[in-house]
Amino acid sequence: MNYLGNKLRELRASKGLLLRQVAAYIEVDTALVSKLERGERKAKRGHVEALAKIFKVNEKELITLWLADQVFDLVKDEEVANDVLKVAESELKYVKSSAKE
Amino acid sequence: MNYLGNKLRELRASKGLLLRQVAAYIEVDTALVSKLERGERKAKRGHVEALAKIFKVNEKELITLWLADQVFDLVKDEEVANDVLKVAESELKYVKSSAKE
DNA sequence: ATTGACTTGTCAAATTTTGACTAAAGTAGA
DNA sequence: TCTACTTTAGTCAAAATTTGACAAGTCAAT
Repeated sequence: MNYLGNKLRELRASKGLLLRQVAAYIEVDTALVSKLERGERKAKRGHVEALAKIFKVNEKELITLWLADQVFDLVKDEEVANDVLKVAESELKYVKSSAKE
Repeated sequence: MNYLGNKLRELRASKGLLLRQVAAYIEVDTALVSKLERGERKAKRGHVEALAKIFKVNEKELITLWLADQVFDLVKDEEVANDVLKVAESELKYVKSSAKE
């Protein structure tokens, strides 16, 4: 339920960096980075992008996790959660079949 | 991209109701109902519930569309949109396999 | 006890959402 | 056309949510 945060913490560990170093790099408070990693706060897109840079990973990969966590939050307590994803998928297919708009 | 709104308009038409009548029932301004139907404003859960009642349809059905539209909005402009849904699905599976939390 | 890494709590500021209100635009009948 | 009525568009203040710094706290190692 916090795929992005887990990933960020993994990455940071693998580089042997401290919260404070990551925080300095993305120009936020150390406490905020801690919260992002633990999913207590939602990152902004800009944060995710900066983090992808510092960790030298594909930005899309992190953005995907970032969005997935948000989608998850939206439906996690719903019994219709799976149906929701199905319908959303069909909406996506619909627009991508380039029915304009 | 506005499955709920379209559905609401269909339902209203099928019952031969005016915006003003629906609005009175759910106790909001007529203009708001118009906007909900056209997806210009996001309904609140309570609105969706009330609308399910007035139209005598399964509440879950409308809630599903309501949530799906929100998920769609979140990912519609993302190239990773489909991946996002996949990951979200896996997050869902993970929690439902009752790994606690 | 001190130091350093991380976490937690708080809060004001900033941003976003909300929905009524008003006015405009569209529609149909006389 | 005139008129009555439905629907849509624009505006805006109030309400709700988000944001992130700051300060204080915990914890581990020394």
